[in-house]
Amino acid sequence: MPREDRCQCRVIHEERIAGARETALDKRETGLLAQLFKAMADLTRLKIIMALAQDEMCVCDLAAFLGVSESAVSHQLRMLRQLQLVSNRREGPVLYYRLADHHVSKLIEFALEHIRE
Amino acid sequence: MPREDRCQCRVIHEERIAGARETALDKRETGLLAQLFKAMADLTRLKIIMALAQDEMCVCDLAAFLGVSESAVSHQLRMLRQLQLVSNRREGPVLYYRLADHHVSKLIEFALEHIRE
DNA sequence: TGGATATATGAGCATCTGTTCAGATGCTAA
DNA sequence: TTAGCATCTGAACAGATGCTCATATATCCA
Repeated sequence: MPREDRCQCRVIHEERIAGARETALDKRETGLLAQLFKAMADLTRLKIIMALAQDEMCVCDLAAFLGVSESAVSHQLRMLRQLQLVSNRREGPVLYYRLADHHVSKLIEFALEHIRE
Repeated sequence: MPREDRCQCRVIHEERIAGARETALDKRETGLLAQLFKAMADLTRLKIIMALAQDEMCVCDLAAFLGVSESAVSHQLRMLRQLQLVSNRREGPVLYYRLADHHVSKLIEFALEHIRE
């Protein structure tokens, strides 16, 4: 990539840019990271995850707890399912959702410590 | 909140909803959490944070490293500054940005472990 | 099988978000 | 003070996102 494609400024610290490039994660992992954070960046999804960290819940329970429509919950659960953050178990017509992995709730706890400083 | 305002379904586990309500964080903390995750949910910002975790960098360096305009970088840095995730130091006309707190990069490392499983 | 319940899904829509562009600000040196 | 560079900022626009509504699917039971 020729210099003029990158930046017109005079003050560039080439070595820092090179350093950043070296330590940077590959595109795939960076994308996955962003996806994971995006999953928790929405209030509805964040609350779903935190609720499921306590106990499994059905769509209806979650909708009641969050005060949103079941359709909205279902749409968000779909995204969380696709990211394999939650899984479900069927009992008759009812689907019970739970966290697929408690790594995520640890991540939230960790972030919470940052907020509380 | 009367029952009919919440959910029309017959199958509700009142005690789970109550349990979720009890353990739920207050509105302010939940909002801050979502904001923090949102800050890391965008590829540009995530890369900025990861780059600054290595070394401080000026806007120009970051723009060159990321391959985006300086204006775009500046806008994103503004958001990260408002969330107090980054701070800067002036040296003449150049502003050097760095992480305000390495908690954030630890958070990324932690999330990375989840991704690598 | 038919009807009721729980959930899923797709389309449509309003809002949010990230970028670009133009212009403003701040610092330095001549 | 003026010119030049680095950065910031606001407006505008395109694309992403989350919700709603209508409909589809799945399970159970009469």
